Amino acid sequence: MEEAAALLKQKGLKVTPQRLAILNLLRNTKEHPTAETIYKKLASDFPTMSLATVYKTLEVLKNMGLIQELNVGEGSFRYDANTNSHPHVVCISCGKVEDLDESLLKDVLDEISQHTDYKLVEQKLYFYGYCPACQHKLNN
Amino acid sequence: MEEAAALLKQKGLKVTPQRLAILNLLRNTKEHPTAETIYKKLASDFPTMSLATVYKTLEVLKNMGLIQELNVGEGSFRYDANTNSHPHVVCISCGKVEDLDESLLKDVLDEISQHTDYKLVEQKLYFYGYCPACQHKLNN
DNA sequence: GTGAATGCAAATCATTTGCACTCTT
DNA sequence: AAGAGTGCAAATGATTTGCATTCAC
Repeated sequence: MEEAAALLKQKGLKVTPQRLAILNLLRNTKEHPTAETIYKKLASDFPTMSLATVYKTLEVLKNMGLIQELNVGEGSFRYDANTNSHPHVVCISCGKVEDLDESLLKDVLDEISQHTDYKLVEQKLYFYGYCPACQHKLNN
Repeated sequence: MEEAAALLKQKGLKVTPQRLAILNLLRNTKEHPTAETIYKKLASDFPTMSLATVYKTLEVLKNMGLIQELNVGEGSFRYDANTNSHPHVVCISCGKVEDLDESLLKDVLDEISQHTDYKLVEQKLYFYGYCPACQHKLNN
């Protein structure tokens, strides 16, 4: 696991405390937070940081390939420091978003490629259902 | 192909000219238009119709299961009168969005189900690449 | 006639932008 | 010192909401 600071430098980006905080937060969570969520989580450590900075930073990190943007069908984007193309599962009861293993993609992609005349370069796969915890709740 | 009017009635909805126009437009296109696009296309026939009505109507039709909402990762939603869960391909050059065959889903779903403890009920699969026309353009 | 649907304008929400100021390099 | 990055406030764009009017039933 490389240092966030090193990653920023490699990309020729200035290493600011805000960027470090945002990148590290994303690298240490599995929650796929939105810009708003990131902003709130960092508010205590960076009381002067503005939401605009969060958005600008996310934009930069995305363009540099350090994070990816998800759109699960809500009104807003979520962010993921795992930049491998991997499927996601969304719990339609509690809203949680989890990763699925990247390896599941290979076969899918092969099959789709054979059935379209598009030259595919990327994909976003979202599955919706009930997470184990919510399945329990609903059965009571 | 059932009549749009009949579909609305079946769902207990009042049959208004605006609803008919919107539903028919969606049922007769493969373009996956946004609310804005729908509004513009109908502007000549319904000069007094407001964008708010388009949004309200889309909301109702979606809730009744007569159309589905797509989110290809743009800033806005697109709508599709094909309510079967089917994958979509997006051309990253011209922005076109096309349907893929529903049958491609079965295997995908089976495989994913085996690898997650979520109880899946739905999915949204978006593939991104270059459509045949754009492949040509780019090769010149 | 009655309640649901429409149309307008105002409101909201996520995201973006402009610009002066402040840091990293 | 120079330019990139930040923070604020204002702008934008998509979508939603409130409410009076109109229309489908």
